[in-house]
Amino acid sequence: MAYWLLKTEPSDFSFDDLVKAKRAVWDGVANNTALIHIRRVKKGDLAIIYHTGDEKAAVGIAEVVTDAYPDPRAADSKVVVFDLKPKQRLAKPVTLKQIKADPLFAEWELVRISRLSVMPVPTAIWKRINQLSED
DNA sequence: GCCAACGTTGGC
DNA sequence: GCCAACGTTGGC
Repeated sequence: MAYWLLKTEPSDFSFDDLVKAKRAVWDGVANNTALIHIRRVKKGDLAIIYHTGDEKAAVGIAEVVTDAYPDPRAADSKVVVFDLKPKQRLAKPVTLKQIKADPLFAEWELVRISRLSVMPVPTAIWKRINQLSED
């Protein structure tokens, strides 16, 4: 079981939208590095949903409900997607500011590669984010 | 195959 | 609104 972080622009698709929809296909990713990560996504994995733009904060946890599969709506077979459902909202959002302030996160892609929209989350980072959301 | 020009993302 | 950090495209 692996952990992921998924970025989304909330005015486009937010964690609330996922809660309302109850289930969604995570599509629209074109970046090759992000697609390489998506290919490793498995049913049962958990994902942090992170809002970009004005919010810049982790807001909720989602559960992956399918393995990665080729996007049936994409012409390019390299494009892969997966389905997920909402699991829980974080008690409090964890902001990018908080993440940048903590040295534990310094080497993480979220801080180092701002454009990357899908990335793995090491267990230590997963735990710390959950901790920060409860403080 | 290289690289300049351009486009995109996301933070500031 | 700007810019850094990429990725992509197209000419050579």
